[in-house]
Amino acid sequence: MQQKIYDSYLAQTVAFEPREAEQVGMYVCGPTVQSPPHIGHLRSALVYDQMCRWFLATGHRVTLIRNVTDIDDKILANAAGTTARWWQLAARVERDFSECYSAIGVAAGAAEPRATGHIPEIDALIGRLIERGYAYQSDDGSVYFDTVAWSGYGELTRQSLDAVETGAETVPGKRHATDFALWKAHREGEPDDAQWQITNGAAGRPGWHIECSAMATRYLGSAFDIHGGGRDLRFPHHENEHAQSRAAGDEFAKYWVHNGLINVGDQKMSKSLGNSLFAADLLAQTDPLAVRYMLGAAHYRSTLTFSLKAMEEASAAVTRIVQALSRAAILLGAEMPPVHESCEGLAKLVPEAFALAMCDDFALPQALSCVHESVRALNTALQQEDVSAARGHCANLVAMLGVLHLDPRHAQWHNKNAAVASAKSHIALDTLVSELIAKRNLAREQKNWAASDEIRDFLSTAGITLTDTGQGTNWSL
RNA sequence: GGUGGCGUGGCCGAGAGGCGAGGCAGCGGCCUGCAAAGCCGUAUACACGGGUUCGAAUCCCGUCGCCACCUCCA
Repeated sequence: MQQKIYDSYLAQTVAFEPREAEQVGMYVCGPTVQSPPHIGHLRSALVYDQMCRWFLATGHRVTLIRNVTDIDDKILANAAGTTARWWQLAARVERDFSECYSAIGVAAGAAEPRATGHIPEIDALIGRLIERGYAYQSDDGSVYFDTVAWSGYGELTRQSLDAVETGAETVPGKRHATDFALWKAHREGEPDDAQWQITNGAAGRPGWHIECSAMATRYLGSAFDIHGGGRDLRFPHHENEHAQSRAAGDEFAKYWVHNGLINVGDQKMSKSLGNSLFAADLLAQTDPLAVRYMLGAAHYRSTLTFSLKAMEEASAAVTRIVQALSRAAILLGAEMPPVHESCEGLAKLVPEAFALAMCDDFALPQALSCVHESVRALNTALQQEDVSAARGHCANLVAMLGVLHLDPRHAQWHNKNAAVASAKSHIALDTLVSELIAKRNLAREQKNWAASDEIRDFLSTAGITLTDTGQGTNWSL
């Protein structure tokens, strides 16, 4: 089955052929750690997590690099006037990001390199660009990329230099308005510890863009497979990254991938609009598994509109999966397929329609429809107490959930600190509720509906739902 | 203005020339003492106007509307 992927550079869906068979090198633009993560950052990380998981499932080895830009105008600005140093702010925000990523089960990268840790690589890259005539030093010791000298400028986003020039800002020292800073000389008022010395320029700090070129090639080589990031990064960030790396003589990314953004209402969610929904706030009040489902349910390239209704629908879908699995566990007992801890090889266990969907540019909505169909088939088998059919559907379902990392039984979705305490209270609660269920069933046998309904209503008030099945009565919170 | 994208049933959301993905909500039924859960059934859907075709939501032309990027953003 041929994997297909939409390449933003060619603006079309193409066959995905990794440079080395069965190996995928993937660089994803991570955050500039200037303020806490919002749900857009979560979605972005999740999208590439899903891709990596499918690559693993189909027998690839994946090297994912997600960078951290930890030096930048905004970081300095946000730290100024607070008690925190700029690097303290960056470190704190970086931890916030990591916590939120792992809360929704986004796997860590093979490396998560920081810009400040790669000044030598940045220095070397700037040196190569100057040497080749595509970069120049200005009077103050800043270094700019020469967008006129490099004829390929604009090719990633299919824009002419003239068009770009319209919005470009003129800065003293730049030869052309479209040129951009590779290196920013230290200026008065900036923290003394926000500067490094480089070979071909004044003491200063890296401009935005250069760190990604330097780090991508540092970890993945001068040519690698996939470069990902949010659609808003296409220009100028990725255009500039692509230009400087190509100009330096690197082949750089073979495929460019861009994920869609999140709207709140009908408006784009963004820092400047101030309508950001922060990840920590959502995660504090919502099941992280449902958050993962919700953010992953739309196709990765489409705009995802966040709403409470969408969140509720995701929760309903997750609940349906949880219930089907727990009923299956009762019927199948020891034959219940275990949680897949790893994605490796799962493509072989998954229904063909699911695999086709994933191979078709990671068509998650269609893949999820396979999940739902599987849940329904499983429920039917359970109702008919058809063990053999249930086993088959359950195996399919669990394999798909393994790929998507949505198996509710996975330890990821259970708070380990609370688990011990909750195990004890669960036993206590089960003892009490079971006693009431027994009383209710006695009343039901005597057709004393008033008494039995009273018990059910009482439990309902306490947030406990009873479900009568052929095998007896279950309870859930 | 340049570049890219979108407009699908009550809502969300796939599909991209020929049996109406899937979800949520609704309606009818099965099951149930009743409910819940589950199952089954259930939709004159593809912005508008032309055209191509045996056949168009899907291709072509035009119109209208919406959005993103071009300034910091995932």
